[in-house]
Amino acid sequence: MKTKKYTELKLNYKIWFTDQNDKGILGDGKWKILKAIEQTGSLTAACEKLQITYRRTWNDLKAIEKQLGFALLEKSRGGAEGGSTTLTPEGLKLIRAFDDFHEKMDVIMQSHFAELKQYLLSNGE
Amino acid sequence: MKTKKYTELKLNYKIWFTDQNDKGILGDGKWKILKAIEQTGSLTAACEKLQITYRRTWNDLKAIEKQLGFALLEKSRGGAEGGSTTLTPEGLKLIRAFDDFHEKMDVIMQSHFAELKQYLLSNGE
DNA sequence: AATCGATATGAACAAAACTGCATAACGATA
DNA sequence: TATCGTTATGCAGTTTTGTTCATATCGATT
Repeated sequence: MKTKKYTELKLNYKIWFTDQNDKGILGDGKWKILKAIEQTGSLTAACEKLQITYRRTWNDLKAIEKQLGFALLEKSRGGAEGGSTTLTPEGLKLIRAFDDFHEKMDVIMQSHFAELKQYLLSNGE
Repeated sequence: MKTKKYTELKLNYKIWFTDQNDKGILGDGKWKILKAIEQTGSLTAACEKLQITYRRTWNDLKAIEKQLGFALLEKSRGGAEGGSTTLTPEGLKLIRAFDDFHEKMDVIMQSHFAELKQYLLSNGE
């Protein structure tokens, strides 16, 4: 019956920044991309790592910087390596902030979720 | 410059339940629909209130109950009023739980967000 | 049994999101 | 200056998501 179903429930959450008009600026998806770029030093490599298309990623990144109004990425083309993409100090700072936020949220979310589950599984009001 | 942009940032978040395979069950959108149904006592009225199509809403609701395996809604057809939709006790309980969760999250989120903004606006590491 | 307004459902259509592919541009290095 | 792998970008096609509309079904009330 129902109690069985509730025990199988998983909680998910997503956070993102918008401007005052609710236009999306930076969210979990782009955050992951930025992290992958930091780790790999390359847009192409980051896409492979995340299993998403280069095309989409490129569009997303272009959108972020347009919204924010300043660069998060330092791109270079040419050379034996073909080119590279790295984070600017601002970009680094931003993903650090997101990292911290997520860490805190993960803990809090899960503890509250445990409470919520208890409540749902209980019989009383 | 950048600091200006950051001060305009708004934090948004969304929570939702999935099964163990990450298949969506209930999220903010459906939660809002359920609340509107509770308030209006009618699916049609709830859709008008939320400015969403009846068709879509109907599909969404069908999906929830299929996933959960038990009814959240008590529907009736016919009569002078044409029919009505109300929440079952389980449905009521579920949206109460969501309400509580959101209330707690709102507070916590915003306070952490204030910290994050401070950090982003600061000059140091 | 005739009426009425809401639920129920299919199907065609439209819009948005995403993918896949082709191809250009770049420039450090050999 | 020829090469190489990466960034950059357009475009056609597909998939997903949501809308619109038509139409059936229901049944308490009159």
